[in-house]
Amino acid sequence: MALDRQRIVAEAVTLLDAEGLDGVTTRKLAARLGVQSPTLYWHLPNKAALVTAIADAILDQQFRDMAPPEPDQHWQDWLSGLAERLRRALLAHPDGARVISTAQLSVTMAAISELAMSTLVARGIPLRQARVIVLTVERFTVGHVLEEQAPRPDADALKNFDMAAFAEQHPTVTVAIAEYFSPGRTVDDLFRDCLAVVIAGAAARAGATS
Amino acid sequence: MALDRQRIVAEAVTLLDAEGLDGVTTRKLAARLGVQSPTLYWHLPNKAALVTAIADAILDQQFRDMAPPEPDQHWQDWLSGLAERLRRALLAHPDGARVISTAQLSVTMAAISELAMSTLVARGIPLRQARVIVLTVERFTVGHVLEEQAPRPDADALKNFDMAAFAEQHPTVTVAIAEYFSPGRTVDDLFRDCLAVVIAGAAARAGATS
DNA sequence: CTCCCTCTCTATCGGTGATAGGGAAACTCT
DNA sequence: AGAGTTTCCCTATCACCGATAGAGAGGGAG
Repeated sequence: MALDRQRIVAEAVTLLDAEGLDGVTTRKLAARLGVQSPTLYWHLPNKAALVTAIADAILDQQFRDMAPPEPDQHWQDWLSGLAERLRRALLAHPDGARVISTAQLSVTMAAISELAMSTLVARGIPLRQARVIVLTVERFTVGHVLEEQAPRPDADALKNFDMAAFAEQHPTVTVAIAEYFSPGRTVDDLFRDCLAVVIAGAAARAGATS
Repeated sequence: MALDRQRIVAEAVTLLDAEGLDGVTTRKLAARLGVQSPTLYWHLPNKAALVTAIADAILDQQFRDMAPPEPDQHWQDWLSGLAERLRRALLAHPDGARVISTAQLSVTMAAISELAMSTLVARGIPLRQARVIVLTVERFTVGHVLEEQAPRPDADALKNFDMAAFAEQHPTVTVAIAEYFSPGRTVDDLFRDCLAVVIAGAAARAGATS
């Protein structure tokens, strides 16, 4: 089986799923492909390009069937769905958000922005504001998932962490976190609530020209 | 001059300013401190702890004089100011956003959240919603600055990049980016506009209990 | 005086991204 | 068909990274 860029990237995603972004090294990837690591540099200029390609693959996987909204669908709902889909794309792989935020110039991300912005413009929103809204939604979503995927602090770090003192000094945060674990609530709900804030702001300022 | 944690972190920030996050290695840092690199491991458990300490130092620098709003100040304006300050803190150092998003359990970040959430609660916003709003603002801001600080694609990558085809396939994005460079507009304006969306949403949903 | 604790050292490990340059196979052109 | 060229993978190696083991200097406490 010939080694080409596509096969490299596909295997890199598998490796990402197995070991996380830090586990994606040129040697491990080459070994999985039955090849020596310098070979990869004939197909890719450097590792950054590999990460960008992984980012594109991850996004493409989830946005292959991306479509504009139905005529009777509110753009707010459609945009919410887009953000949820973006989040799912990032959550579908370990360190997915880190991968996307490390990537430079992802063409798939550009395609998503293009569709979202042109959709909003088609609904009568001024271009400048459409850009602001789309950027806000995208960056919030990446920022949010980045935190969702942040590694849980290891037991060693928690050992010398004074939980009582923290609760004392951060009562509101503590209560808020406790509420987070209340029955029936999930991390999806938290994202949904936060996204609702952003979308509500988008709707409120959809016509703004400043 | 004795070597202690505080001096290590201070020098690490200086090194960060000089060479970026990738330049912050235990060897370079030790050299600046006139010491051999393994010595650092007596003061810090590992590099992740160093990065977290740097994050705290960066935030502390900008939030030392953090205060609740004046009684006659709208919480929206105060929260906007907080976000702008957070952004300035991140922009004040190379890779500042990457540092914060890499850090685990920054106590300074927790203090910021505590102040913001308790302030909103004091203004009559339900705790759950205060949490949602603060998280949204924080994560959006980090996500935004992360992108602001993303390395400009190098000339080599641009060489084999078909700009015309990109413009063809992403007309709206292209126009939006062009508008970005219109005279008198700065990256600060873009952030302000995006933040206005988030804050407007926060105001719109301040009373929501769902 | 001796023991112990604090702190820094040397030496070394396994791993990383990346480059130089050799060589086999395949493809192209005459 | 033969020669030349391009494609693709190899070995060998570089400089550098985070981290650990273990020796030893120095000072304070008993």
